[in-house]
Amino acid sequence: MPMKQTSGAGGRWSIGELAKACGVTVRTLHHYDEIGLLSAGQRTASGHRRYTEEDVRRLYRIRALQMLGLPLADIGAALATPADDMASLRILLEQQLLHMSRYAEQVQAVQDRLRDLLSRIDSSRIEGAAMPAPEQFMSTLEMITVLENHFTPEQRQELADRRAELGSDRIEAAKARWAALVEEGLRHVENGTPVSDPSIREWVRAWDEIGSMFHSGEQTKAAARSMWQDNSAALSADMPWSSEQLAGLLAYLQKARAQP
Amino acid sequence: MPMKQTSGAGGRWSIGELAKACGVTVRTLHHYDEIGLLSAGQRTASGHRRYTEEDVRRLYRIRALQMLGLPLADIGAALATPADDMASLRILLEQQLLHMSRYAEQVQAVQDRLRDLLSRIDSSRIEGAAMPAPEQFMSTLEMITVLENHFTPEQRQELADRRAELGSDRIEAAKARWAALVEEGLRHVENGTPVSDPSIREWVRAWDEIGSMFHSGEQTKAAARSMWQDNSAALSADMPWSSEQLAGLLAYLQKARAQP
DNA sequence: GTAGATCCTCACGCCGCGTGAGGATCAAGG
DNA sequence: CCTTGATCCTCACGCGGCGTGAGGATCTAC
Repeated sequence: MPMKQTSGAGGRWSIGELAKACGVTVRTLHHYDEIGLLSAGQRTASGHRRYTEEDVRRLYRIRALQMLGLPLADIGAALATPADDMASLRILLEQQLLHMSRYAEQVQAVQDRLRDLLSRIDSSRIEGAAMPAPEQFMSTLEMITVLENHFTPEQRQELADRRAELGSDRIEAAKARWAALVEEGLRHVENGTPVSDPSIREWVRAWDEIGSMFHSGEQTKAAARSMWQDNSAALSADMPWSSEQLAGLLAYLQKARAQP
Repeated sequence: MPMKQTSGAGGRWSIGELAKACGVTVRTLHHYDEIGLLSAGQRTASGHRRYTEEDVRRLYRIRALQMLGLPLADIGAALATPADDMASLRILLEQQLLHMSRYAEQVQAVQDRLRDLLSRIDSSRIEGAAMPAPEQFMSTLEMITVLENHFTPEQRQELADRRAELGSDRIEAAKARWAALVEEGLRHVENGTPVSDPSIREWVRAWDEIGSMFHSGEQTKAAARSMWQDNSAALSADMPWSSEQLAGLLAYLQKARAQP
């Protein structure tokens, strides 16, 4: 059985040796070669890659920067700088830190939502529920999308940490207004009020007004937004409306909004 | 100029209407159709898609589950269940929460590293430095990869929060042992000691022994691991060795490890 | 000389769409 | 009825960072 290692004198490395030593795959090194990020300093007569010590050092730097979350293109650019240009590298890392911070907040928000949903599933199971639980849950799912689309179009992750500051009275007031609006909408749906009807125009205006609360002002804006953001699921959980009804309302709402 | 909205009776939707109303692009709906996640319930004679209310509800559910971080394949599977199967959906969401938690910890670890590096760059700039700063920084980069490869091959994200518990005396002890080993290695490099030399075998054994500290035991394992994890950069910052020397050491180390 | 390991170069696949290309179809105004 | 502009259709390539073969050449050790 043949052994794997020789590479006698000169300190040069085959691609497999380098890969095993550095903890990457051969395919990865091929890829780096393809995109021009790291090519072997030399080749044998038959075309096999021979990596020099300089290549090894470059590979180590590449992997380190990759562990910091930088995309390969940026790594190439960073290692192409005169190497004594600390300032540009510092800027790059700062931008990366910013990116990761933003991303971490988004992940945090999704985690919160998931936890919220799970706790709701459990509690509804315990209660036994006057309404079939799956229906209620599906309604909740649908309402999540609606609320996301209509109330928080921009960056809502900025205010994900403000949730505890909200008074429950304001939440109750919003609940009431929301509930009244939805019930009125459902009545229109049941009665088959045509979309062109003036009362619908008024209803849509009221609906948008609630939304507009979150587009004006400065601090109230943030507070109101996070209120809706954080309690949207809680609000929908209290709704006594069936998924069928909601589907009708959704369709209705879309049509009404699309009208001039 | 023609208007955009008609869709007269029946409550059916063209693809553009649905897209605008739900906040997705037409291409996205095409994609959902391609992968069989959401196809329009009907088509016109000429082949244009007509979405029914049932389709709309399905789309809302899809988007909601997507906001929770689920991949489209899982969403398709989840919505294919009898829809009154809350248990399986609960399991799915729990798994998702687990995934996101693990991922969030990884992101957190990368952020810590980035902050650490940035502070080091700033401090070295202020000090003026006896060694050229870029060289030192590049050494640090290279050492990050080495430490990652040799000391924490498995899941180190589990213990990212234990950092403050470590006594500084143990850190100092580790620093001393580490420094001694590296210096000895550098001496071998300078003297050109052949890799096959018995002393090198002994040196590699000692090197691996430090690594093995982190693969045995139970609590010591976690503590020692996080110690190396969190202080690896700090250790390398104190090293008075040049990048050139390190490159040689790295190459040397790789060869010695690859030897039988 | 031969076996088995390692090397080479294509080239497609993943995921969730973006971004055209090139052509058919729709609704409304003249 | 015809035009006009918006909207619709179906391909099909692109992204990032490789994984995973296919099919063949080359290495090393016995």
